[in-house]
Amino acid sequence: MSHPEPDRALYTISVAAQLAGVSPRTLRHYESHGLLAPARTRGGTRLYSDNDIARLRRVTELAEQGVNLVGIRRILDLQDENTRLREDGRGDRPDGAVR
DNA sequence: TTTCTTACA
DNA sequence: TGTAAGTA
Repeated sequence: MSHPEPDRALYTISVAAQLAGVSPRTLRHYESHGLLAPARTRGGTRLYSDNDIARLRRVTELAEQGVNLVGIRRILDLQDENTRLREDGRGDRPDGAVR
């Protein structure tokens, strides 16, 4: 009962592109630079999850702010690592100590 | 028709 | 980033 969530929606590249306001070409470009890693069908078609869409939104937002792809990748990796650490369950450090 | 990769401008 | 070729 950890997650009552129904099936997570998946989108094709054209739908994901519309949701993010960019072209499929741009999505493939982002992926080639390690900014995105959508799942694939057996035939190779990309399947974007809600998480991918959320990540994609962070990408477009940073891009609008003038951050280049290398910078965006680093920021996203750091954000995700930070989120991962928080969700690690050991986030209760009484005195705020780290490690 | 859509998507995929590769590639050119 | 847009477009094209040749596939699947």
